[in-house]
Amino acid sequence: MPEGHTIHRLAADHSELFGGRPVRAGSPQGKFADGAALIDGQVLEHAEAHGKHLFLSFPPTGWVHVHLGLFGTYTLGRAPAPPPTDTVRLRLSTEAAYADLRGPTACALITDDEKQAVHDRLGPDPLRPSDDGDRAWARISRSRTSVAALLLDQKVVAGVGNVYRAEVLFRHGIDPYRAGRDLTRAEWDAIWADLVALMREGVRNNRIDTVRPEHTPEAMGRPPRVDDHGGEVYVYRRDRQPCHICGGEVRTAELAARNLFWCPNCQRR
DNA sequence: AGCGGATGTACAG
DNA sequence: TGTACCTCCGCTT
Repeated sequence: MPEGHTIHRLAADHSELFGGRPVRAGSPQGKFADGAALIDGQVLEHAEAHGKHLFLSFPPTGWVHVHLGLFGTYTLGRAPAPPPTDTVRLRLSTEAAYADLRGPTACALITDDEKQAVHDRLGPDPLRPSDDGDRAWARISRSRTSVAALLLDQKVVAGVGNVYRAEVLFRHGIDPYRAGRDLTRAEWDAIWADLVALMREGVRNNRIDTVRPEHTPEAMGRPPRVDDHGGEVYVYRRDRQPCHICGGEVRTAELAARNLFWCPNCQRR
């Protein structure tokens, strides 16, 4: 389940496994049968990500646009591919590799113009090398909305999800309910730079790790942590557990229908 | 077997 | 603000 780092990793993996090669395409589940038939046998020229959106180019047909949403998953692997199950929306395969897409919010063939329209409604992405945080700051610095809500707004920053939001605010000691316009420029610049570093590491490791070396269980003399989403984090889904730094209780609350996690003692207004 | 959630978004009103 | 949608997994019975 995906934040932006997952999608950038998928783009890189698609390039490696399928780039420049003709691929077979099919939709066992059926909802993308027409699109799959159109790209079947064509060469995947290029794969790229912007925020949580994945784009696969099959010129001259167009782009396959994928958004995993909350439940979507990809399974990529080397041949032999397992028998496709009836929930696979799209399988791409070659003699050597396969990619199965299940449960996406979006999987559609789109034109160049439609792709551009997606880019146009997304904010800067910490994982796109030419993007920077200035456009985001222009909105944040004028907004009465909480910084927690702004970080999840893909028009403000593209690719941040519920885990990176909680963790980056913790790492910078910022109360999630603070208004965007009450952040300082220096605070935002530090947050942006941290997102770039954390999310690049997320692409590399294909998981989210945010705990600094000096706060790991070993360094703090705590028992090793068992973590059900695969990474080391400070506050995400750790409600009612002790904060790794101050020992106070991590809190949770609902904000815009998403669960927010923070340490009221370490994160200040 | 059946439920409630989950790293997300879009649309209705 | 609420609801619908897509799938899987872990918990409860």
